This record gives sequence, structure tokens and C-alpha cells, in this order.
Amino acid sequence: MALSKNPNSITLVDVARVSGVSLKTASRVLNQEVSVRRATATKVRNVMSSLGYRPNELARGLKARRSATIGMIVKNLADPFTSNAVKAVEEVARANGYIVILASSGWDPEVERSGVESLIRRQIDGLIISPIGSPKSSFVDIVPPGLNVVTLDQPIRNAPFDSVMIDNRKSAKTATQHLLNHGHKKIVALSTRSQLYTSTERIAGYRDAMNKAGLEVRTGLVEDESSMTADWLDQLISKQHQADALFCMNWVCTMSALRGMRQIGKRLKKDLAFLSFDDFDLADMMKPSISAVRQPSNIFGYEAAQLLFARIRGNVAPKRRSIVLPTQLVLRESCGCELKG
Amino acid sequence: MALSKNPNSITLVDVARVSGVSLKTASRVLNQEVSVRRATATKVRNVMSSLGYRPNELARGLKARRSATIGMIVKNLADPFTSNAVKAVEEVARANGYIVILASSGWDPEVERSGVESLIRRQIDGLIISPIGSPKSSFVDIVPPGLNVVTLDQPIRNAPFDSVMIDNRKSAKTATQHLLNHGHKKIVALSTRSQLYTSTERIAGYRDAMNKAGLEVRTGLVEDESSMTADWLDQLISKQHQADALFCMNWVCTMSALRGMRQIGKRLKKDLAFLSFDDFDLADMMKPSISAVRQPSNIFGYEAAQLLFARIRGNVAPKRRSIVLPTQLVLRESCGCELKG
DNA sequence: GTGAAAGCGCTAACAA
DNA sequence: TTGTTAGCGCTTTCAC
Repeated sequence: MALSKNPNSITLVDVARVSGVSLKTASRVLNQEVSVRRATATKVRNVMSSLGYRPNELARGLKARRSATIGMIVKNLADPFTSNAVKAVEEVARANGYIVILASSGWDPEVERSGVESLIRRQIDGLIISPIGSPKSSFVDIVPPGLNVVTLDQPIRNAPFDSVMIDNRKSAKTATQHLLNHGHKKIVALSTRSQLYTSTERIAGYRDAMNKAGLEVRTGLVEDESSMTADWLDQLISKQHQADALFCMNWVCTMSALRGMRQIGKRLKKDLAFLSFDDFDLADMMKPSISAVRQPSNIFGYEAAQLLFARIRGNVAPKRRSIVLPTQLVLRESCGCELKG
Repeated sequence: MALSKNPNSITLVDVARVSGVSLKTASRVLNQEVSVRRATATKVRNVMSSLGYRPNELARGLKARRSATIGMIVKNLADPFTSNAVKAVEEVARANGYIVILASSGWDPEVERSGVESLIRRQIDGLIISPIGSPKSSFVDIVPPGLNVVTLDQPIRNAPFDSVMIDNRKSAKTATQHLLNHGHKKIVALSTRSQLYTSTERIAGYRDAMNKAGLEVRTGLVEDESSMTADWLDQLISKQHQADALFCMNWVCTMSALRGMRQIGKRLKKDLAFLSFDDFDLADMMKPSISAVRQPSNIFGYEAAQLLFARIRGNVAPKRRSIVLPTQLVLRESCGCELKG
């Protein structure tokens, strides 16, 4: 007997007909509503599985006005901080019966904006965004009233979104002070995309510590990591500052600097103390091992997702919530510390 | 004047009414169909933007039977190989006007299966999967006839899916031969999840080379990286085999082994040559630098996405296609090579 | 506890 | 070139 006209797709209508119940009753069973007699429910469920019925989530969402989908936009998936955060978000979403649509902006405000647009058209129930945060980056105006948004890594100015962050300024200040305690004086702070929130905050923390110690502030700021060549580094560190310590403000920066240092023959710790904002795999295995400020990337994702689903479930006061996660200064050898063992 | 009854949502009906055209004409403009007079199209487009109209992709997809969405399932997003592949897929998808729903299985066949189910219910137009590939892992039976699937990293037995892979066996054989050329004889191959396709293939390649050289095959196989403790490693390498070289068959394995080696005081190269299947960030910065078989992770994702969209566009012969990407043996110091400079 | 009818926002036939 | 009429697969009134 022919079921639906549609080539290879069993619909709820088919299920209802084969079960001998109405469409609505079949729908009730699908949605696990209580007001169905046990026997009826069992019968319908049996038909569903024997027919290989698969609910069409597009159709469900259209009528029910919820897609069981959340969107997530990140800047660069190749960054381990990001991929760990995404991983955590995906896990929480799955546990809540949601799926994640992932988009990446690649540091391009246009892409970020159109990415948000695209997600909204898909009727996402929530959005987690790790915003570029450039002055040009504005997507706030296109977020519809009902949509719950959580920002990760940095906040959006004047926007009522929940957020998960670290205290960039304080973390950088503490780390800088650690370098100062080792007796380093000519500490150079290195950063990319220096106009961005996280960068400016970290640099500010570095400044705080240097000013407090009455020492000269020395910074090397570039827009893009590609400008961070070995020659440039040599010029900055050796010629311009005769630096005795280097503080890299993010992961790409650290990667570029480590390579550059080797090219110009600077030995970590011996010639120059080194500290990285952002810990990474194998930092403990380098020689010397690299000291770092560690951000809890998986907790970042986890907390952001928790905030979002609390909103989606609606059991949360309307007041904006902002979580500030603790960072950890992981002391290894490159800063000047001696490791036991 | 009241638009649609829906609280905060402008529909195409609203656009049509304000524009003074029929619903279908508005739809035509939205879909950039040619058969609309320029003036009419312009007028409608103006209304769309002035009203802030946003097409509902759920509704479009329901009717048009395409969601402009592809699904992707990976095993572990924390693995840099994976995150790079996902990144590439997302970029190709975006260029094609598609978005990516990301799911991760965490090496759990149940999760993989239900993940595929969930994606199918969302009416994805294509699926890229990096399958667990365990005997228990079977999702082939739930893939509907029309759905295009591309497998990444490993194939599915008896399934008609396109695939992107490397030649695991040959790559491992070549790498092993390189170790042999250095004069190493007691080479131990280390692998996790040894029953999986990529693992068995790589081990087989290692065997090929050892057998050809008339040397004893020595393997250390564990299910999970957590079993790969320093004690276990010491027992295997020192006591059981008095190994002079170690060949790790994947990234997690390499990470565990590097840490374990240090714990038991084995120095790379001096005490034990070392080779990693899977290159990683900073492999060139370790002391000694780590030699590795490099898989082109971004190309992996790119090629998989290209295969998929070729299918989705329908301009491809029905024959199954399998792309085998070249690997690169990156020679650094740990295998025994001397680096210039 | 169950069902009939309406309609979510859009596109596909078929007219005109 | 444009409009009318269905209807995608489901949930939601509101009735019984």
C-alpha cells in the first residue's frame, strides 16, 4: 500500500493512518504528551519504528517556532583555545537536545555580520559569539528581540548580552609582576590586533605593572601576525630595547615569537625571559619549558553554553549576567623559575 | 498599520502586501528569478530592506526540500587535525551558501549513530563524517537514499560513499624504512585504538617494512591513551624490547609518549629515536625537533567539502570517488637526521 | 483521551 | 511578466 506521495519519506500522516489514530494523536505520542492512553501510545510508537519514521525538524520548528538549534560564531577554529571551547559548547548542546551550527568569521567583520544574519534566518534559538570586537564590527542591530546571545572571550559594548570572560588586565598585570620579581626590567610586550578588547586590556595590565614599578613601557604591536618577522623581532628586541624579557599577549603571537627568536639566535631564558598569554600543548615539553597564563578554554565553552540554555529555558532573571573565569599563571622555566625534579 | 500577527517577524506576505504585488512575485524576487520586471523587483527589494524582512530558512527548506545545510561529524574536536579539517569544510560550505551543523562523537558509536540520526531529521543536504569505524559503528543503515555522504580519514566498508584519505599503510612503511636506514633495528610501534582502520593500516605498513628487513615486529597497542602511562611505557620500551626507536601512530599517542619518555628519563634521539604519525605545531621547536608524517588536515577538509558539493550540485558521475592525499615525511632531528643550520 | 480544521512561511504548479 | 491555489510536515486551537 502506498504511503505518502513523497518518494522516500514517511510522514506523521502515514504513521497516524497505519496506526488508525488521528494525526494529532500521533503528534502527541511524538511529543511525549501525557494525555494519551498507554496502549495507544505504544501502538503508535511501534508503527513509528516499524515504518522507520523520522520526524522532520524543519516542519516541527516552523510551527513550534523553535529550531532546537543554537548558533556559534568564532574567529579562528585553528586556535586551540577556540576549538576546545567549541567542543564544550557542542557537548552541552547535545546534552540539552540541541545541535550547533558553527560559523567562523576569520577576523572579518563583514563575515561575522553576515554569519549572524545567516544564523538568524535559520531560526536559531540561541547564539554564542566570540566577537571580533572591532569598531566596525556591529551585529547588535540585527539581533532580533527574542534571541538569547552570550558573548565569549570579550564583551560587546552597550549590549545586554550575558558574557563569559577572564580578567585580562589583572591576569596580564600579575604575570608582568612575576617577570619583574625575577629581576627583569626591560620587558617588551608583544601583541597582534592591538586595537581589540582583549589586546588592549592585556597591554593595559602590563602597563599597570610597569608603571607601578617605575619602569619604561615597551611594546611591539602589529596588526597581523604576518608582520611579525624575525627581522622585525630582532630590531624590536635587540636594537630598540635591549630587552631582557618578552611577554607575548596571545597564542599566535607566541607561536610567531618562538620561531622568530630561534631564527635570530636568541635563547629563551638564557638571553631573554619569556612568558606567553595562553597556554598550549607541549609548553611543558619545550626546552626551556614555557611559562604561561592559562585560560580554561573548555570551561569557557561550558559556562557560555550553560548561560545560554538557562536563558532558553527561561529560568533566569532578566538581569545581564557576566561570568569572569579565573586564569592560572603556570610557572615553568622560561620566565626564570627553576623547576624541581 | 499592523503587519503579520506574529509578534516580531516580517513575513513574505507582509512584503508582498506593502509592495502591492502577489506573494509569488515577492517570492520570485527573493529567489532572484529572472522573470520579474526590473522595476517590480527593485520595488520589492526596497520594501524588503525597509521592513527589515528576513526569510525564514526553515519554511523555505520545508517546501523546497533542501535546507542549505550540511552536517559534519568528527571524533574529537580538540585534535588539531580535526579542527583544521572542520575549518576548511566551513569555509567551502560558506562559499557555497551553505552552513555547517557540527557534531562530535567522542569515539562513542552510540553517539555517532544518534548524531547522524539527528542531522538527518534536520534535513541536511549532505554529510561529511570522520567515522569511528569500529565494528559496532554502523550508521550506514540509517542514511536515507538521497543523502550524499563523504567520509574523511577512513572509509566505510561496503558503503558507496565518496572518501578522502591518505595511504596510511604506505606512509607508515616509508617512515619505518627511514628509521631503518638510520640503522635502528628494535623499532617499537605504538598505537591507540588498535582495532580501527587507520591504526591497523599504519601498523601494517610498519610490519611491511620490518618484515622486509627481516626484523622483529614490536608493537605496543592500547585501547585508550589513558592506559599509556609512563610505567607501561618503561616496561614496554626498556624491559620488553630494549628499543632503539619509537614510532607513534597518531597524535594522542605522540603526546602521551613524549610526556611519558620524559618521566622515565629517556632522551629523544640520544637514547631513543622518535617518529610521529601526525605533525603538530611546534614539532620543529622541540629539542630535539620531532620528525613526523604530516597529513594535510586543511586539504582534507577542503577536498571532502568539494566532493560533497559536487554531488549536491549533481554534476558528477554516480561512480564512487575516492581521493587519496599525499603525506609528507617531515625529517627533523628526532629520527636521527642532522639538521643543517 | 481523542479528533477536525487551520495555518506556520514559504515554493511549486498551473493559469492568466 | 504576474497571480491563484495548493500544500510541504508538523503543531495548535478548540471541539467532542
